[in-house]
Amino acid sequence: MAAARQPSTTDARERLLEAAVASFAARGFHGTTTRDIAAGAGMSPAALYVHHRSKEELLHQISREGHLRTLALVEAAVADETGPVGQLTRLVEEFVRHHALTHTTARIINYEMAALSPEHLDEIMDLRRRIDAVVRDVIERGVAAGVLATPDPAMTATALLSLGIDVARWYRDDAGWTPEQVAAHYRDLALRMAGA
Amino acid sequence: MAAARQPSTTDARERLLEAAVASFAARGFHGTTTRDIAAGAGMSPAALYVHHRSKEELLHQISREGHLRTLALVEAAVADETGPVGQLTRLVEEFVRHHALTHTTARIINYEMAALSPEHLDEIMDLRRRIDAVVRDVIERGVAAGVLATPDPAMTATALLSLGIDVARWYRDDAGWTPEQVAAHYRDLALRMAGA
DNA sequence: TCAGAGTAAGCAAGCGCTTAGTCAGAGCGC
DNA sequence: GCGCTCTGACTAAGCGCTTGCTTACTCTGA
Repeated sequence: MAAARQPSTTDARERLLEAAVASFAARGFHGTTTRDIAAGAGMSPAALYVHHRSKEELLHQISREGHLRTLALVEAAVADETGPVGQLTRLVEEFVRHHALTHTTARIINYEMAALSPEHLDEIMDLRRRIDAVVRDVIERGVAAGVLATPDPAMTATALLSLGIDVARWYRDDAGWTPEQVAAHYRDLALRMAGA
Repeated sequence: MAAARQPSTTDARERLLEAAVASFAARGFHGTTTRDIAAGAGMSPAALYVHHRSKEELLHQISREGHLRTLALVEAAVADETGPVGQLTRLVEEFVRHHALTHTTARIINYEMAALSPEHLDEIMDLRRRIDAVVRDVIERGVAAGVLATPDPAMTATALLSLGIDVARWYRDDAGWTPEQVAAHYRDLALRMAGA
């Protein structure tokens, strides 16, 4: 209702993006053809270029939006809680649930980075460094305050992020575990790892 | 000296495999051309087909040998130690060191599985299930014996394997941590996670 | 003499992307 | 309301190139 300029146009653009997500996740960026994406959106091969500049630009957009959402998620977890233990608890729980829920997109974001152009990769790497920094900061503050205990906060932060990211690799919707179950278990594992 | 049938032949075959590992790890299976591999081995494009049936067969061989080595590694860790805590300690330490040391190969093994033919994928999935089973068994025996404590041994086993596998994604030779440092830290994290 | 490692040349198919166009609908004078 | 114009979503066809792999051959050493 509000300000939907051209409903059909926006829709086609979005459908192409969704088809790209499905194909990239299933076959990888290089294993996906522009014809796959167009067919997935129910359009001719040329339609892709009406709405997007190139196949790589589709990947960049998926990657950029995904990383921005993850950065917002970890920043919100830190902002909404007080104290490193509460922040770590909330952060890991939401990070893991998010990676289980959006495992299709998360797989592209984390495993197709090498297919980005050098400029786009730079931008994405910067977002990743900011996500890393938030997590490392929580651990370091917790250790400094004596409420967390680990001999190497930087490596523990790497391990915590790693654990969450890898959920995107192995999680299946029909695997028997819900995103909430994995998130709750991983939250407990994280607190043990960080010496809470 | 011993029984090296045709030294130069074996050498060319091996060089092609090594070039395939380097290319697959850097650009992915679909991002790698047979010309990349042949050039990496210092040979003409057609030489690849003197020693290997297809590009996919190269991937299968790399994947198969890698998985067999990992299975042997986890089985040896269990065989060489007595008691679940000792076995878990040894298993995680060697699993993680192995993934850091051979991160190039490990990256292919864990992230290019979708490019395998259905038959080859079946074979690899069977090896992976056997590796999973060894780890899950250690945790379950530990919990049953009261020397480990975790509410969901299967999910904890998944998390432990996941943590080790993901080392292949983020580890760099020039990252400032040696494989031994990562292995030692991850071993301590694993013992905390499993409630030792 | 001949087996087998290696190559130059190239084939059919598939690739990312472009071109030149069709067509439905919004806007506008009358 | 009616015809006309114009815009922009969409496509049929296809271009130039690259792909995995093959063929027909040479060369080397036992």
